[in-house]
Amino acid sequence: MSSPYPSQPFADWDGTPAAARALQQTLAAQVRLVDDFPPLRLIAGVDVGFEEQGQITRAAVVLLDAQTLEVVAQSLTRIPTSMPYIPGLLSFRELPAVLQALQALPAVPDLIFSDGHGIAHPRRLGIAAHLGVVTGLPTIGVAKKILTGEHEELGEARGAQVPLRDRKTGEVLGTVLRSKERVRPLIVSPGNRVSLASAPRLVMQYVTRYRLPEPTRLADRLASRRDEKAAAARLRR
DNA sequence: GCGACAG
DNA sequence: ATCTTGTCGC
Repeated sequence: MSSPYPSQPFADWDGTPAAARALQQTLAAQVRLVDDFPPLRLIAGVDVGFEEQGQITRAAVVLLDAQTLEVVAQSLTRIPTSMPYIPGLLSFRELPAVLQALQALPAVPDLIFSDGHGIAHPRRLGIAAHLGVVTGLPTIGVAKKILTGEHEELGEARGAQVPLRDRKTGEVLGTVLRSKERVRPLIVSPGNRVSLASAPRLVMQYVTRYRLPEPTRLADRLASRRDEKAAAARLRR
């Protein structure tokens, strides 16, 4: 199969926030909330970090065996940051680097877990949904905080979940999921080609002993240089 | 107008 | 996101 990755994630974008929001509405209409992925063989986790006071965007992708969770490959990309962080426009800041990192992988994943939201977004196009639409691949958003939406109290048990809904319409945007006991819940929402019901189930399928599912947890470590920083701090002491 | 606001 | 040590609790 040919590469599903476009060279750049925003066709005809003039760079303005207003145009970005308009483009999001167009792309959001292309999101498909139905389970449409093959038996999972390879899954990927993507996340982005920054260096040099934010001037360098660093994207990390980890490819895992869906059965053993063994790391099959990793990819890291560093490019100049092109835009500031604006709530609601995260994908425009981070996707360029993410796409480059994905292209560098030796194989195309069957499902991608992305840090950030899928459709649980003001215009239903969080970074996971945006990534899913431009690549055509199945994606799920795994965020640590709510961007939009509200929910009822959540149970304390591992696996407890409650729907995240639009405050005005009641539309279900995702799931507030307690991936582990005594931890703040994760906000899980479909990106593309995954149903609202399956998203949290798939996340729990890859949660081991940490709050975050393995794909996202490992990508997060790479993107934020967890190991390097820990080593540096240790040496200084 | 005011408050909220993924990473 | 990032800047940063130790510390309380499972």
